[in-house]
Amino acid sequence: MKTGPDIALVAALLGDPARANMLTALTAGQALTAGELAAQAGVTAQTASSHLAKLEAGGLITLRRQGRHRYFALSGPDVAAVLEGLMGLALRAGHQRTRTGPKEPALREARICYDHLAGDRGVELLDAMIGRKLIAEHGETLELTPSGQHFVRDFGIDLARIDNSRRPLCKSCLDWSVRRSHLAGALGAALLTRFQALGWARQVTGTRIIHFTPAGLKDFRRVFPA
Amino acid sequence: MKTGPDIALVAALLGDPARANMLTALTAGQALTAGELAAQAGVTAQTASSHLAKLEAGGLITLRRQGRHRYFALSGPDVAAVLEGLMGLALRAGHQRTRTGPKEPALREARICYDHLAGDRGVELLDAMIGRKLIAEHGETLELTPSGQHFVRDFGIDLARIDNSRRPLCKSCLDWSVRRSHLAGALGAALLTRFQALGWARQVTGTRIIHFTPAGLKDFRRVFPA
DNA sequence: TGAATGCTTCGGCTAGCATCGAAGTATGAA
DNA sequence: TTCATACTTCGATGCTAGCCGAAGCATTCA
Repeated sequence: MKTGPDIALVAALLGDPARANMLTALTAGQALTAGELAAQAGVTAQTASSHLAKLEAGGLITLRRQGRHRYFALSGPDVAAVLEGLMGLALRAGHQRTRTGPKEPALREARICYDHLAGDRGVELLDAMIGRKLIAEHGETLELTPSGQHFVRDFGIDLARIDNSRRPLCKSCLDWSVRRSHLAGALGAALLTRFQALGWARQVTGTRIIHFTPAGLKDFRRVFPA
Repeated sequence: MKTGPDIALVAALLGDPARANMLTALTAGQALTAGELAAQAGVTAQTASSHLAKLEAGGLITLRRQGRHRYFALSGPDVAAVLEGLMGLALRAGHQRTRTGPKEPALREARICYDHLAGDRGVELLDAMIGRKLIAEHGETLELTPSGQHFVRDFGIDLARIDNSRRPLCKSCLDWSVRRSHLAGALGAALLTRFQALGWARQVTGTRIIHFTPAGLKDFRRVFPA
């Protein structure tokens, strides 16, 4: 009768709380073991195993065996994009997982979104780059200006290496906590990596939180003023 | 424990086949009655009513009463975007609703995607506009060039009216049937409207199919050559 | 070789939910 | 008023899927 991809099959995979928790945990970008994911989802190992098998069969995650561990990761940025989109819809409808209290303000301040910076810091970053005319904004589309290209290179990023990939260089991504755009794409990922290499920030292990050191935050605000 | 929007709640709404069919039908952009949606989903009126109440409570659709009819529509472009994203994931994983046979080639040729043109014609449209340098492509971001602005105005579109809206003018949207980008955003919507006003194409009632008349297709290819 | 760890498979239980028949409400037409 | 249409609510049913205990592989370490 109908043709086209079967949405319901995929959406049903995302529709179970345990699986949604696992996928959300994987949104942090790094691969996690089956045991870690079971803990994140709050279920036993057996249950988690069943869920992970379904997610893999559904093509949403990939498996890499390493010794007696099994590491799982999202199968691509498109999966993360759909997850973020769903967060936006859920937020708009007012579905919070817990009372909206400031339970985890650190997450709202700065977090990793698959592989780039999100939260207050992520929005500030994009705002500052637009303010310094390093990035030009046309509606929702973003473009690295010539002076932006100079800046990125001076900042220690090998622009040629990340630009020739198939991935778009600049992409705007709606931030569900701030409800404004932050910088995604290859450049967004490269910048976050660079921040970590410079010692400005590090990911709090086991969470999506990006913690800026006081000195690092000072440098960040110097380079990317509000 | 966890914070953030509750993905699972929303995803579960999309995870039921009947509801997914309804939402897919609404992706055509126009509001449909409860009865029409029940037929689309292949369930009885009672069942459909229950589903529609859940979708409305979940904030995915909106209701407008008109006489003894109840018209439902997607609550926004963001819902359509998530649906298209899910189609991409489903397609990548190889989940087809039916055997991938050429059951509905018309849908692959040209269909409406919320409010803009998708399918073969949609991809050709964007390719031609890039080829004629009416639109500049920077990675995944799109920009209307100065000559593109002239063209659009000459084509009979009030650019000022659609550009000052909050909606991005040009946006690329991954086409699930062709696996290439087509033109979305305010301009994409305006172009499709114009095609219909010119009599080049019309939407087959009750479907997402956009049917081009022979003469209309000829004009289309003249203005937007491959 | 034996023990411990990490994960999967199997079986049975249970809860939730989609589904439909039947009855009820609201709007419009005769 | 009466009938028809469009839709909702109620109640009952049946199926699916998540869940965990127990047991079974596989890998690593002693």
